[in-house]
Amino acid sequence: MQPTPKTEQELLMRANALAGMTLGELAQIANIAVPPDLRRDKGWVGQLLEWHLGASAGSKPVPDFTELGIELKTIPVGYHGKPLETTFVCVAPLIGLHGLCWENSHIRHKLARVLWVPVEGERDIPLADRHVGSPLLWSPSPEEEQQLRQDWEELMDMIVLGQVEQITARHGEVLQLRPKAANSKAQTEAYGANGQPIKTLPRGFYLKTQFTAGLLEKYFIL
DNA sequence: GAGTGATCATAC
DNA sequence: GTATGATCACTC
Repeated sequence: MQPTPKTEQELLMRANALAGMTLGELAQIANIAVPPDLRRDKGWVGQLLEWHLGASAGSKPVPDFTELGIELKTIPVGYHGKPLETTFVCVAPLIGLHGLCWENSHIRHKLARVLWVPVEGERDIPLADRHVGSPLLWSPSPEEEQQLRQDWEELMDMIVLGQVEQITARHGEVLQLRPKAANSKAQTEAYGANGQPIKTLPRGFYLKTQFTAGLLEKYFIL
């Protein structure tokens, strides 16, 4: 593991130095084996970048760069720089929502400051040959935060009203709610239609590709 | 082909 | 089960 960057500038310089390199090169430096594909190693790319940038949090529920309050997210992009996948942000709280508002929600804090690192994700590029792109240190603009907040409030309203199971990934313009579990048999507690507790699949918030594509386009001066 | 719902690994 | 890291893969 590389030393933890002490300033935002140091982190950014470190991330910039990785741009243009391949995952194979980075894995060799870190002395990590490159898996044949990501089918059984979905978090591999993210963890490789965490190693190189000196992320300190490990598996703890705090930002990757705790001291800087910055979250690291890798994002798979295609040949045109467009995101190939939605981006998982955090699990959605399904109970104990009394008094919860956007300002003190987990997701807002997660997205307050994010270092996005695009990585080639086309499946026909061998993992070791995929290139890392230029990093983007981002905070939501007032417009972006408003979009996120609006979707969040709609989804949370449904959860409070016991309509979790009626929510699909089609709800929300930029933020969606989808299963986040080991498999479809996982259970967690939530509110039922009459306020009684029910068991349901754990859900997570995901940023839609349209939204992340907008970020990369808007803030990336290529 | 895109998008939604399902899934994988690992630590605690 | 929950937290971390996400992509897979089936259906439309």
